[in-house]
Amino acid sequence: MTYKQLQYIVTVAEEGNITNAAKKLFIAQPSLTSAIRELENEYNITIFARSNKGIKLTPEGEEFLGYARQVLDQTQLIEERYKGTNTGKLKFFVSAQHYSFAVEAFVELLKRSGADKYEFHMRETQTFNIIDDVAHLRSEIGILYLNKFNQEVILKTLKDNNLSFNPLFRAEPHVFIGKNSPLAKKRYLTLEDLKPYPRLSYEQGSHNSFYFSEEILSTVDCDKELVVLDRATLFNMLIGLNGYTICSGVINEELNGPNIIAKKLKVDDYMEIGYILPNSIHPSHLTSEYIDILKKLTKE
Amino acid sequence: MTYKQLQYIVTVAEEGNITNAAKKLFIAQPSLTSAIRELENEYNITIFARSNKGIKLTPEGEEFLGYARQVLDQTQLIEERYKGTNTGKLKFFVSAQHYSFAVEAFVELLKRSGADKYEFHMRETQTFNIIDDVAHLRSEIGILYLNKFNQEVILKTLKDNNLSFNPLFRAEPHVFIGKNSPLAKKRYLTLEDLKPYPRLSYEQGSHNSFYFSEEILSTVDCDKELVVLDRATLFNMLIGLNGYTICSGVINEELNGPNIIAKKLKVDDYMEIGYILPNSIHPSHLTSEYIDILKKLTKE
DNA sequence: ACTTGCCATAGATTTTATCTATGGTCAAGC
DNA sequence: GCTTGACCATAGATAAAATCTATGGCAAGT
Repeated sequence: MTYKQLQYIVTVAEEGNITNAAKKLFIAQPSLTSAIRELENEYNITIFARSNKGIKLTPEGEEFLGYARQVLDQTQLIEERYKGTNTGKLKFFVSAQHYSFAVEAFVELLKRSGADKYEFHMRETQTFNIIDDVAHLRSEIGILYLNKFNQEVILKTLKDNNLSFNPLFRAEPHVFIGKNSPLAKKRYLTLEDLKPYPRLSYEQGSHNSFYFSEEILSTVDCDKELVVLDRATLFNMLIGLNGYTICSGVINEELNGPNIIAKKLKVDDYMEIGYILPNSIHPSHLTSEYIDILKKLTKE
Repeated sequence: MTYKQLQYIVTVAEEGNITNAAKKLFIAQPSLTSAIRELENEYNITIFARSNKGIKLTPEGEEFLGYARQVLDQTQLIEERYKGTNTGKLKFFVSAQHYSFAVEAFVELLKRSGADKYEFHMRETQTFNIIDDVAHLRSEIGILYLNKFNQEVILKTLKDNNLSFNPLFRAEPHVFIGKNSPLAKKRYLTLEDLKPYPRLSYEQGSHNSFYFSEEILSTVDCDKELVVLDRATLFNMLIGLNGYTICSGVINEELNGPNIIAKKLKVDDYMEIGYILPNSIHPSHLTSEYIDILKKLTKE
């Protein structure tokens, strides 16, 4: 079995026709025929039922194709990861919850790299996708938090996916509010204080378990709920609607603007923010440097 | 990039030496040298640092090897799954919780297949491993239950792993007890009845979240707890120690023996027992037949 | 200095992949 | 019922690759 053979059968299955698939693959039709035949002989299976009207997947072939696609997905990751270096293009991918320090570190990494050709992705996304991205090597590192409520579920999910959690820092729960909010005068806030105001939180897609919420205390009842996907939108609503959001309180004025302020929240909980890595893969140079920057930024 | 190249570098990394690796791979040393060189050139990376004392993985190489191992794991699955059919060996793998009906169906499948060369695996294992086995295609099907307590977590885990849950039947919670147990006289049992007796449950390995427990109500307090891995051991203890275990009540006298009886448990809960399959793969003929047998057996 | 254990290079050789040309089959259209 | 067109299969030639043998160079140990 070769990588090429797998690509070939996937293409043929898509086209439903060897002749066209051969054109698409820029090879001659007999080459494709024999490549498929060889694979079928190797495993003694019939992937395609041939007729003069084209080909059709056999049930056996359908099953085989499932395996083939899995292998190709993995293989394509290598191609994507390393083809770039051919052209000198530097690549780096992070998936993170919406933390300004993660963005800040990302920007500094990019500056430090000094590369003139690069492809960097900052994926501020839903908690589950972070785990999934890192597990499937679409991102080399992920950033998320644990607390006593979600810890068990998240750690289990990480373990299932052969990922490790490495703590960066422990944050006291804070509340982000607009600087003109009536709450802005208080030194600290309680859940009681927040009750009359709209609560903002990040949408978690179809993985809507509250274990995967980006905010702690998401199970506490609340009358006014606003759910968004975008950090800027969230900040707009904080200001415009006197809303609030519960978070780690790691705030950077340059990034968040002067209109957002953080207040301590009096509550018996914590957020353990850290990064996740795949156990199976030695972190790349860029990843290590990103971790260093994260540590530097979060020490402050 | 070819799979051969990946195998080569993994072997070389293991041996730490091109000459020996070449022997192990039954190729000449220069062939191996050039295969590695070619891979390195393709992606413009240096996987091994050469010296006259042998080779050493570079950090870059360590990272690459992580990707390579992931791909090879996947390809080996194909080899394992299909090499067998070459020799006419029939293969089938199930992972399941400890249900006698799953074993019964397995035995019937084997009989029906009529194969004289086969390799069948019945993996009665921990809940997490079932999910993991099916997700990584080590088993083609898994069997487990949902209830209102674990449902959210299990379904999420399944979704994360691109698996589907297909219900077989809904079981009333039952209690398995020895036929000589003092509880055997009652028509049905309550949690109160069970209190004085030892509760038996299956060990769930390091994934000790109670969401993954094989028994419902595992969070209910209990003074006497016995944890085992083996079904026969569990049954021995039911009889010898007047213990009990909460389960689906699907009992087969032939398999469990005449010394174990099931009693209805009065409690507001249910067990939805079903099978899980990978979404990406069309079930094999044997898998479909196994599902048919499961359905037949559980209809009764 | 000589041997030993490595890896690298060169050129020959075998194996594999792919090509062109052609044949066979079925069904639609005249 | 013959022709045509859209397929896939086969054969033999050719180009590309993988692998081989033989040999060279380099550093460490004796």
